[in-house]
Amino acid sequence: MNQVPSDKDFRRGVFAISVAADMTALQIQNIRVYERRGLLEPDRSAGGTRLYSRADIETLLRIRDLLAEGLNIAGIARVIALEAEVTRLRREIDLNPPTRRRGPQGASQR
DNA sequence: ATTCTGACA
DNA sequence: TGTCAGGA
Repeated sequence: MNQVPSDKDFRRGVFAISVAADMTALQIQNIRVYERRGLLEPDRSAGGTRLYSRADIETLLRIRDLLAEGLNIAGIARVIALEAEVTRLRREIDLNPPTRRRGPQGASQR
């Protein structure tokens, strides 16, 4: 009936850590490490086992690729934060298109 | 068999 | 940053 995934669906934790490791080619232990470093906050079941959402998987893939590019954990945290910010700003612009203004000729725009 | 936390190199 | 020990 409804095959369009809602945003909530996207963020609902469903995958066990072993599945997440499979999907991302990351070690289970390291996935836990990235959480400890603040890059991730997966859901938990009643018993306390981690449940990873589709969004979490995306984040893990981002982490994997950025690590391969030589970034450290702190750098990756910055990238993730900035990407989230870009997404937020783009949505804001999309919802509320700003009026373009032109400053005085040759003047600094800051 | 799987996942958890905490310690440590 | 990543690995290992030990327990539920």
